Amino acid sequence: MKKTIITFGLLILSLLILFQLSKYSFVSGDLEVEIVIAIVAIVFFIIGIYLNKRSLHQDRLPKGELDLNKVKALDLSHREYEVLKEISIGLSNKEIGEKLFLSESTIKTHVSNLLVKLNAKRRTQAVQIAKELRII
Amino acid sequence: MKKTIITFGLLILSLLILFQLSKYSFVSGDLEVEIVIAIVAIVFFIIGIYLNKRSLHQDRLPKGELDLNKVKALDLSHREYEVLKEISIGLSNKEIGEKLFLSESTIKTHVSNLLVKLNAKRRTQAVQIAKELRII
DNA sequence: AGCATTTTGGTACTTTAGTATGAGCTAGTT
DNA sequence: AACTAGCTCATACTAAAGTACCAAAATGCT
Repeated sequence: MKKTIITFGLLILSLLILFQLSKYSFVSGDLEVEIVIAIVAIVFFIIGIYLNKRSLHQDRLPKGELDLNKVKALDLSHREYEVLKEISIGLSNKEIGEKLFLSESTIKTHVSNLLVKLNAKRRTQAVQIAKELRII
Repeated sequence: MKKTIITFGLLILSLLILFQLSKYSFVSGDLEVEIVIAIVAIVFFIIGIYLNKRSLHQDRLPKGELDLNKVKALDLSHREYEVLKEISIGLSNKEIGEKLFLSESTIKTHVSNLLVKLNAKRRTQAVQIAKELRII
């Protein structure tokens, strides 16, 4: 939001300066100069779009990316993390067991350890916390 | 995107008219053509960046928006929707009851109805479905 | 006012979730 | 080889979650 405002402010300021300075070409009436300016404008416009698309693309990646370093930081084991992801899609312990070819007991063990490590009381809370941490 | 362009076009047009009208009130100086070109380049560069940021931003917006019309479509009552939101932050029925000054029984009733309407078997699944529907 | 819906809450019950504890197995580390 | 950590599974238990059914207020609408 602040960035948008700043960008907008700078844009208006630039336009102010532009029109202030562009009187030169208006007054001179030099067609060739104006054509050159137009071409430069178009070229840099395209460059602006291109560069911005690249930089924004890089900015956006971390948003969708999972912060797997935090998984390690939380000391979550591979299986625990796996179970966590299944919980987040709404499966029961039994269903998770069937999906991962494990007994329900095993899942319960993983879930229990999971909750401690994530400092959650319930699986629903674990999902919430995990999403805040960008783990899932 | 189209709105942005139109808005922007109008803004530039306004500024054009403004500066055309106030042309004579400005001090005239003789500047090098190169400087004018450079400024034009910078300005359009910024315009390019700004427009592109805007269009990319709009692609991302629907991500955060809640589709409250779907709440009605699902026939979720106000209380049920409220309870759903509390579930999504990981609260137990008891905690939700305390938060909303209701008995646990009432919460259970709401949850039960909720699950039917969302076609979910568990509260975790309800959260998942609700998020897919952009309800919460 | 009358009707439908929502909200609230209860009882009784079944199912799922979660805890505690122990124990065997495997793979990597020292 | 001994050690550590992770994975697996079981039993026994407690705690939540969820279902079914019922019913009295409160609310909203015509």
